[in-house]
Order: sequence, then C-alpha cells, then structure tokens
Amino acid sequence: MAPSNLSARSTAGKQQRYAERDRQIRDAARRLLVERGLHGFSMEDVADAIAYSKGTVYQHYESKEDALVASCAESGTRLAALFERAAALPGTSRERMIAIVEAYCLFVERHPVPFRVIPLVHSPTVFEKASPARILSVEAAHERVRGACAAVVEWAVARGDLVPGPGIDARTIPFALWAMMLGSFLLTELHSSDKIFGVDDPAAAIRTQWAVYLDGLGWRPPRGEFDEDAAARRIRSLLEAPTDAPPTS
Amino acid sequence: MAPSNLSARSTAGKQQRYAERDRQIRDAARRLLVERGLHGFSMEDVADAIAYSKGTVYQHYESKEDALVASCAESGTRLAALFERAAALPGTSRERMIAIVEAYCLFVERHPVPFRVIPLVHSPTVFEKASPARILSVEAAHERVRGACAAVVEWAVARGDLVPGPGIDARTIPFALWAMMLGSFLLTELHSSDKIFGVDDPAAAIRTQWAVYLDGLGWRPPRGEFDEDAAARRIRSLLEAPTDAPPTS
DNA sequence: ACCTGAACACCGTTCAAGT
DNA sequence: ACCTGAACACCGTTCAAGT
Repeated sequence: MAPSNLSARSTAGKQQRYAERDRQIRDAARRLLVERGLHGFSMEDVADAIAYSKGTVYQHYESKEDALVASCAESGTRLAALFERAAALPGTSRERMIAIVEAYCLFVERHPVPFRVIPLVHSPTVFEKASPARILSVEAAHERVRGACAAVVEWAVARGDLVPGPGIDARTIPFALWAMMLGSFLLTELHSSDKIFGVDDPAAAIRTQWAVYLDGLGWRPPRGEFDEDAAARRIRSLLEAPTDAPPTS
Repeated sequence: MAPSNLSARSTAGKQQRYAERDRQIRDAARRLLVERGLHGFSMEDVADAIAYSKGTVYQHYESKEDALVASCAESGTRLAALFERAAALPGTSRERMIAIVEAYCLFVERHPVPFRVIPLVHSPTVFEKASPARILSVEAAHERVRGACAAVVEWAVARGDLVPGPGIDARTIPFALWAMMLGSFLLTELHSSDKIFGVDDPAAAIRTQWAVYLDGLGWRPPRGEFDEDAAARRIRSLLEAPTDAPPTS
C-alpha cells in the first residue's frame, strides 16, 4: 500500500491509462451497439472505433459475450439508480408504485436499444462465456432494482395500504411488476411493424394494467379515489429532472 | 392448370421432393436450434445434418434469419392451435381465460427453446433479412393467438361477466395477458441461475397474478367464489390430451 | 434442370513478434 | 512491459462448374 514513489506513480499512471481506455472502449461499444444493433455489433468495429488494436480490446473483455454482458450491467446500474430515486419520491405508497412504473417507461424511452438487448444477452450461451465478475455485476444491479420495488411493498404493508396474503407479498409483487413491464414493452417492440394489438402507446397500456392489478391486490387507495394522471405527470417531471440537482422547490 | 400428363407428373414429383426436403430441413433446423441454442445455430450445421449441400439449403431459406423466422412461424402456429382449443373449452368465461394461461404454460414447458428464441428473432435486424412471406406467416399466427383471447373477452362481455370500460376491452386485455405471460416466463428464464425473485415456479406465479388482474377488472366470478385450482387442473388435463382424440367423455 | 462445394468475405480469437 | 496485426478458424453467402 506504500510502495516507492516512482513505482507508485507508474502503477497509478498505468491504472489510470487502463481506466481511461476502459471508458473509451465501453463508450464505443455502447454506441456501436445502439447504432448497429446486436446483430451488427463486432469486436472488430470496437477496435477500429478506438485508437487501439483488437488484442487490446481483448485485455478488457474476455470475449464478445463478456462485452455484451458488461453493457447490460451498465444499463442495469442506471436503471437501478432510477428505481431507487423513484421508490423514495414523496407521496403515498400507491404513488410510489406509479413512480416505479414511470421510471421504467422513462428508461425504455431513453435507452430503447439497451432495453431490447436484455433478453438476448440473458441466454445461457452468452452468460457462460462472460466472466464471473461481470455476471455478478449484472445480478447486483437486478437485486437493487428488485429491492427498490420490495421496499415500496413493505412500506405499503407497514402503512396499512396493502394487506398481505397468498401472492400478495414483497417477493411476488416486484416479480409481477417487472414481468408486466418487461412483457408489455417487448410485446410492443415485437409488434411495432404489424399493428396486431392496436396498442400504440405501451406506456399508457402499462399504466392502466398496473392500476388494474393494484386494484386486484386491494392496494389503497383504489383507482377513482385519486387523480392518477396528475400523480403520473408530477412524478414524471420529478424523474426527468437531472439527478445531481433535484428540483426540491 | 391442365398441363400434359408427363409434365404434370414430373412437376408433382418435383414439388413432392421439394416438400419432403423442406420438411427435413425444417426438422433439422428446429432440432439444432433446440440443441445448440440461437448462438450455436449455423446454416453449415443444417446442411451437414441433412443429405444436401449448403447451396440447397439456401434454396429453401433466403438467409439464416429467414430460417429463424420460419422456425418462429412454426412455433407460433402450434401456439395458436393450442390457444384456439383452450378458448373453446367448456366452462365459464373466467375458466376459459384460465385455460388460455394454462395453454401458454403448457407450451413453454414443452418448447422452452422456441419460446426463448421469440424475442431474439423479433428484432428489426433479423426481420429485415427475412422474406416477406415468412413475416406474414408469423403475423398470421400471432393474429390467431390474439383473436382467441379477444373472443373470450367478447364472450364474457356478452354474458355480462365483464363490464367494458377504459382499458377493459377486447384489445387491451389480450395485450395485457400476453405481456404478463411473456414477461413472467422471460424474467424467470433470465434469472434461473441467480435466485433474485425467489420465484421458482413461474407458472404458479402467473396463475396468481392473472387471477389478481382479472379481479382488478371486475371479471365475474371473483377469486374465492370458485375453486380455481380445481378448474386449472381440469383444464390442464383436457389440454394435455392429444389433439386428434379429445377425451369428451 | 438440379445440386455441389470451392471460393470469398467477415469476424472472433490468439499469440509470436515488434516497440 | 505493452501493444500490434498477421494468422487461423468458423461460418454466411454466392455461383461457376459439374451431373
């Protein structure tokens, strides 16, 4: 921890250069993934996009799959941060649940490609070629996302807004919420060309479905006893505000 | 339409040989996809698996993507047939909704790989390389699936089991159902290794969530007024029976 | 007329050879 | 010590040359 000055400086310099290059590679990879999609994404292009060779890219990622999982972990971490902000917003427990839905909608709007890549990357064949550390970072992000939902459910139970029961608990409800949101956006994505469902605004559909589901759980207050649209608008403007300077006024 | 006998016979023979080879290729492709996953699926292996060359495989599929979409269309058609059977099963409107959920669960259990491939194949980069006819066949299958759900909703409204309203109609409910099922299974799939949600039986979770959602819609009869588990068991045994000899006794 | 498989292109991945 | 890019392997795709 206290090596000679020279060695310390060179080690620090080395680490800094490595970190800088890591950032460059990560940015290039993300941009290429967004521009060309999973299909057109290649390690060759990543190497071309930065000022280093393919061999150097492979010092940062074990494999192409490792790079994809890394990109997923990054998206997941951003989503987790947004969920945690949403779960802590002022309001009733039901409004915080709405906030989480708004957070998800906002995320998908802002990052459609990373979102679409999630299910593709989470396949056994991809994961088994990624480094264990990389997989752990994805799981950590997901755990944060789940935890943010679970916290709202537990708070609602503590406040008496929700009466727990079979299928009504802090494990099942986050699962249901996430499944509904993931499924709705994917389904809209899958059928954006054909108009099979006639659902052109998935975010609106999710808001309605989620409200129906919360009513089914008996979550207080029910639809009709508060202005859902106004709550959603208020929450969205709070979430859209920049993270480092929240408009508390 | 009435060519010479000889020509007719040779044309018929040709078509028959083509159809036979098409079946061989399709079977090989499906098996390889299941065995090796999307990642390990190659046109080279398909050609090796049958007694023809790569060039011949390319007479059946425009591209690798075309082959994948074809496989999806096949799965979709099977799913549609199962949904149509489920939607027509004897019982109340709510039991028929349960039947559709059971049909989906049964399908995913029986064909996990084709199911997992669906979101991967429905990406713009894949679809734009598939032939228009192939895409149409996928859309036709989806339309049948949606139609089967919509029919149950309309029947429930006609019977007075469901009162339509905003977000409560034959377009939105099938969307919600499909989204919930797709999302639940994908999410379970994504997190089968880590145990983040603690949900080890997605089918059970879906049954509960769907019941909660139907209650939220006000669909009659509500949970608690009938034996859901018994209904699900009865329906499942009907669905598991072979298609061509339904046990009507 | 139909089918083949050599040939080309495009990466993923490695590693001997540079600096 | 670090980085490079030639080299190899593995397909996707095509098409001139067989039968």
